[in-house]
Amino acid sequence: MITDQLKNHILSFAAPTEKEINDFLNNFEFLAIKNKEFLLKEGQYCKHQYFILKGCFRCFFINHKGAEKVVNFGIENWWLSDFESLINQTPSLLNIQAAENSKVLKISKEKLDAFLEDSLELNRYFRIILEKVRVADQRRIQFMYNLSGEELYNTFREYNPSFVQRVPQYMLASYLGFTPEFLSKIRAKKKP
Amino acid sequence: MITDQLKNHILSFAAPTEKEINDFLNNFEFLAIKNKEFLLKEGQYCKHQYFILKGCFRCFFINHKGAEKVVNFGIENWWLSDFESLINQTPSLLNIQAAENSKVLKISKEKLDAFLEDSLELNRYFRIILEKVRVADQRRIQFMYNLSGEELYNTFREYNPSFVQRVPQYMLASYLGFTPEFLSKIRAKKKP
DNA sequence: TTCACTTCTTAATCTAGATTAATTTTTTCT
DNA sequence: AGAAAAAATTAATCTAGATTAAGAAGTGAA
Repeated sequence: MITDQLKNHILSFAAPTEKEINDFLNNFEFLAIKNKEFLLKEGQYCKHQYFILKGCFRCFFINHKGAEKVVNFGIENWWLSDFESLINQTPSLLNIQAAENSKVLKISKEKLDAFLEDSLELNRYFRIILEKVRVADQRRIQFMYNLSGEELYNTFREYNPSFVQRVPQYMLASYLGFTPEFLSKIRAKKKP
Repeated sequence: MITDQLKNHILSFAAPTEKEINDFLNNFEFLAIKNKEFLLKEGQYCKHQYFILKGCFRCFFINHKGAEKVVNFGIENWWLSDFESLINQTPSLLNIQAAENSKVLKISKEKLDAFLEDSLELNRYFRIILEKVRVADQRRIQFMYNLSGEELYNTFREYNPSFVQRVPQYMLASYLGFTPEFLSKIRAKKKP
C-alpha cells in the first residue's frame, strides 16, 4: 500500500486501532511532484498538510530585496505545510517547491481537523511530532546566533552529512543564512 | 484557587471534563520564585514543566566566548522547560532564570506523561499549544535572517510594545542577536 | 555536440554590527 | 543618604560576511 509508509510512521509514535488508522489513511491523496513544481505559492491559502514519502522540498520566501530565503527543507517522513497560513487562515508568506522529483500524501485541513476532533491517538501522534519539531527549532535558533557562518556550515554538515549533496549549494547557503559566494569561500578554505 | 488560571488556559483550547481537569491540576505544585533565582541550570536534567502564573523568565546559554545568549523569554500563561533535556533525558544546555519576582505551577515529567497516556483532551491541549509555538518559532526564524538589527528591534517593539520595558536592554539585545552597544546606537538614532 | 541555462568560483570593495574601553546613569543594598 | 554594583551610553577601531561583477564549469534538451 502506498500509505504504509505513513502508517508505520504513525505507529512508531502512537497506537491507534487498525480501523482507526485505516479510516484516517483513506483520506489521503497521493501526488507525484516533479522537481521545481510548487505545492504552495506565496499569497495562496494553505489548505493541506503534506506527508513526504520520497524526495525533497524547500520552503522559501522572497525578502524585501527580492532574494529567495530558504526557511526549511523537508525530506522523507516529514510533514510539510505553512502552519501559519493553515492555522490562522491567512495568505501564505511562503513558497513550497520540490527540490527533487517527489512523492507526497496530501490531506485537507478539514479532514485532518475532523479526525483530531475525536482521536486520542492522532492527537498524541501530532503532539509528539510537534515536540520534536520544537526541539529542532530551538536548537536551530541557538545555533543561528551562537555560531559563525563557517561553524554553521560545518555543524550542519556534521549532523546531516548525506543531505549536503542533495540540494544545490545556493539553497543550502540561503538556509544557513548567508550568500552562496560566502559558502564558496568557506569550502575553498577547507580543501588544501 | 491558585490553579484557576491554568484551568482557564486549558479550557480555552480543549474540553476536559471537570473531574479530569481537577485530577490533573491536583498534580501541580505552586512555587514563588524571586528575581534572579534559577528554575534550571546548565548541566542539570530538566524534569519538570512550569506554567507561568505571573512574572517573567529568560532562557539563556553561555556561548563559547563566555557570553550569555538569551534564547527565549517566558511570561504569564506560557509553559517553560528545556524541551530538549526533558524529552531526550539529556543534561540541559540552558539556564532558566527569573527576570522578575514570579509565580509558577510545576509538574513532573512523569506525572504529566501519565496524564498524556490516557487523556484525549490534554493531548489536544498540548498539540494546539505546540502548533502555536511552531508558528512563533517559524516567524522568528524568518525575521532573524530577513531583517537587519534595527528592523528586528523595531518589529519586536511593534509586536510586543509592553514587553520592551519589562526586561533590561542587554537581555533584549541578546535575545535579538546583537550587542547592547548596538541597541544603544539604534535607540539613540530614533530619538531626535 | 552545441546552445542555453543553471550553478559555482574568485576577487575587489564595502558595510552592519562587533569589540574595546571609558564615562554616565540607574538600581540596589545597608 | 551614600557606597557599591548593575545597566546604559558614546566613540574609535576592527572584521565577518555582503555586494558586485566577471568568468568557469556543470547540466540538459533538441
